[in-house]
Amino acid sequence: MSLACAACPVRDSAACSVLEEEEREALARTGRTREIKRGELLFAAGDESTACATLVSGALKVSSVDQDGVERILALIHPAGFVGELFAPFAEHDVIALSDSRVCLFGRADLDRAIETHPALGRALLRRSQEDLHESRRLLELAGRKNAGDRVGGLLLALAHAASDSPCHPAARFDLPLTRGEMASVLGLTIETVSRSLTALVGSGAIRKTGGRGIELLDPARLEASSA
Amino acid sequence: MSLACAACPVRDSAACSVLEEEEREALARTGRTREIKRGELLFAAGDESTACATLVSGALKVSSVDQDGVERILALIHPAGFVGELFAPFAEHDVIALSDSRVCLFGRADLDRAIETHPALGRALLRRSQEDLHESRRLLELAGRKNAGDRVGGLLLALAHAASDSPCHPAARFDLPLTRGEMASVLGLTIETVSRSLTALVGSGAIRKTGGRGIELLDPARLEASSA
DNA sequence: CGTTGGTTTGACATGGATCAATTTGAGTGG
DNA sequence: CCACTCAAATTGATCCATGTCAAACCAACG
Repeated sequence: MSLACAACPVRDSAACSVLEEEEREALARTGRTREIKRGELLFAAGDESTACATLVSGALKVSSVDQDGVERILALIHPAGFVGELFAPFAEHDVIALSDSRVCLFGRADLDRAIETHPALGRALLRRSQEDLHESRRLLELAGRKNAGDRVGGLLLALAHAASDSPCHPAARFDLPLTRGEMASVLGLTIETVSRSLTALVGSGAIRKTGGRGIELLDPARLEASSA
Repeated sequence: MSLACAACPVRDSAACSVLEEEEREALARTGRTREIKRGELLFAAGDESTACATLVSGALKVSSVDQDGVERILALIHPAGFVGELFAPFAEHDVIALSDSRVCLFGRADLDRAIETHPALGRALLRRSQEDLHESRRLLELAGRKNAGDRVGGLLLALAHAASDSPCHPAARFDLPLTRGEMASVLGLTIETVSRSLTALVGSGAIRKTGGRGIELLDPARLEASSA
């Protein structure tokens, strides 16, 4: 399927938004969209890196599997996010869909050419890369907290921010995009500990569970630095 | 002090190495070098971000202090590395010298202008930013390992790689650039646990301590995935 | 020497991992 | 609409690795 930028939900926030209309059209002709089902692999660690992608809708995870077969989630990708190796010859990590997703795929060569001819695109990708770096460091802080409860609280807050339309306020109510196992894998905990921490947070009145995946933040301040 | 690129030890590896001679001279005129003593602060979290820096010699850490006053090291910067916010208005984290260091400082405005006029510089910074991102994710994997011994082993290996001139082989013998406390802060452990893990690694014959800061890798393979 | 900062070692307590069993919820087919 | 199935989530009981507290050690340096 070829690209339909006009109707793209991230046309104003993805890296390609810095391009002029005709430049975008040119790039669009070289790319294509792809649907990915939950759990499906977009890129595999070690694969030759021949393509990059912008996430249009859904959510992705960047993960690796450590020596004893336990998955470790290294990054969460939200719509308008960019994944893929721009320089390294091989993919470093797996990229997998957390939920049914849609991406825009670009060949490395085409993308290189586009960056070459449109410096603004390069700058946009640089900006995004720096944001990814900050995000990664935030995750490092999060996963390094001492109490399991603090980690889970921090993750909830981060997910609430990601789910919010407003960039600076967390959503008061949102659906968890992650299973307990995935939350555990992000935080370096076990499923059981995540579950227990959540029930503790409910018990302390900081959050409430609404329906299956729903979470309501009752006391966001408490989550910031809770010894709950 | 103004810049003396001709004698710069990282003139072929830092981001500015992609510039032509005269372009580099122009950028150099806007920048200046600065000496930083061990423990000194280069940038402080929350400061208005008015400058960026390339590390010429020494080593830096990017760190933050969590709610209970414990420092968390989020990244290690080696010579030719780049630090500073290119886009965010405020610095996110502290940047501190791990050892006596020398940096090249560039004003944000000057750097923006240089990127604007020399797209190759933007691409070089993009490449570096992606490498930093990989580095950060590697750290995330490292700090997420389950056994303290594995984490310490992995860190030793990473430091050995950084200390090596060859890009793909770890140095067989090198000096630790970090105190026990700093290693603990990178790995999310305590000083005592790091110390105990090291003596365990010595006991198992994987490494040897030579002199004060010296480490000799006897069995690098063991460090990769050691249950030591 | 004595002081100081970093390191090592020991004893003990505890938070989270592990193992195991039960409950919940979302399909799926009758 | 109900019964069945399967994956995910919760809860409980136990154990161990690492945190915590405390003391001794060591090398550098005045």
